[in-house]
Amino acid sequence: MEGKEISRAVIKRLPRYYRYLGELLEDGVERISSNELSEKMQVTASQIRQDLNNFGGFGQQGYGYNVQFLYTEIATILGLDRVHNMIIIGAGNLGQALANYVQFEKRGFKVIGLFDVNPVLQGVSVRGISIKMVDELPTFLKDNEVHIATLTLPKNKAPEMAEKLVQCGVKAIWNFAHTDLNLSLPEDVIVENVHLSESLMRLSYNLSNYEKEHK
Amino acid sequence: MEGKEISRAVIKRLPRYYRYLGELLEDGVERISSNELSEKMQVTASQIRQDLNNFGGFGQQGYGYNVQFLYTEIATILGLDRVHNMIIIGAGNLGQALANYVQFEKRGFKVIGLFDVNPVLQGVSVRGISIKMVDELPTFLKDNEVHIATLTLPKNKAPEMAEKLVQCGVKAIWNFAHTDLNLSLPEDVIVENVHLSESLMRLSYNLSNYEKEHK
DNA sequence: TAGATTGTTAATCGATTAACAATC
DNA sequence: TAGATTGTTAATCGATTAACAATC
Repeated sequence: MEGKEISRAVIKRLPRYYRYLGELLEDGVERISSNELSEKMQVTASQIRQDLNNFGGFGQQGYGYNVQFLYTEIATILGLDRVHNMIIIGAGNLGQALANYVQFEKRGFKVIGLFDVNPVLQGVSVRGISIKMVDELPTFLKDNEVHIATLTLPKNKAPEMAEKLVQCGVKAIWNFAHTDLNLSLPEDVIVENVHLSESLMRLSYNLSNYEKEHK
Repeated sequence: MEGKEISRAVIKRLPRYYRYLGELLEDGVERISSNELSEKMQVTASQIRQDLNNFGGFGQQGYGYNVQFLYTEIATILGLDRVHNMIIIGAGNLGQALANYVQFEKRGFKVIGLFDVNPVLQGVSVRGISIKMVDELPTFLKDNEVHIATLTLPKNKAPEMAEKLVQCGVKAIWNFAHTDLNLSLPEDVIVENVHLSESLMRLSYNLSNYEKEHK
């Protein structure tokens, strides 16, 4: 049941297309050519056409792309056409920040649970969800359909927690801990690692490099 | 004063090497071959050697790499051998989460200011730093050397703020707003965009795709 | 010295860009 | 129909991997 296997580079760009199309939609733009879009996004028109054609012929010769149509199509490709139930494990600053982020819910990512080990946090409510203790997790996972587990906990606790979650049937993990969970979990578990400190180090590299090059 | 221009792909991998070397160091490992490291990190040994050789010959034939030495060298390359003064603009959940993140300070990223427009937050203290109002920014930037400005504010306010910061001499921006600031700013301003929602969408894509392939 | 492993060159692979025929 | 712009094939470019001589 395999498709042609879309390259990672293409998938990485998809959400960006989606964002720009959303903005165009807000601005009431009805259609756009790969050329116009390429100027806005600072990528080549060729790349846009190639990327989109991995998924189908969404455009029309002599016309371009219908913004609304393309927007909806990409949403479907990205799986944004349905609700993803999400839990967050680690209700510290970052966990709460993510739980509070309204925009996610607009895209179909619905936070249905918040967990921590710190008893002080027990029962504390964030956006109407009261923080539960981690030992309630197995029961919770049995009673609720959870599509995505977000890990915002210390690096040393993340691998063990991830394993536990996978044992309870969780199939996708959004990982903010500074460790590569994908290497320790079964291959069929989807892991998206967000390593903020690595992002900051890249910034630091570019900054140092810039300064070096300018005496 | 240009070097050979290191490719973006290499720079992207550098912080990950750094992280693994740090772990090896903690485990008391003294030396490692590209082959051993490649197994740990799940990349090819060839790539490791190629990557490192962009910056110099850090290894020794017949021996491998000295972990401590390589760790320190990469730190220098990444610019982690000095202190970066950082301010955070937008003291909401995410801004506070970043301000509270101790690990950053260990790597030399020192939060020296926290700003917001919301008067309710004025004077509230986060890790010993009291939140200031955004209109105090110009003065603050005159009185303090700020290397990095972190933007954790709504997308619609980010471009204007970024421009203002650049006018006040800020050279590097760590941007969490859902917009590509690099496209609207002078080329020599360093921008590192962190688009969390795009990361989540990639996860969603992989999840949907996985489910599709398994009937 | 023999063995191990790097640094580096050459070969391969994949991704991006260019070009253009197809077609709205 | 003529003009515009896609979809797609072919050419180019860059990044990854393989191979091996240099050397510790």
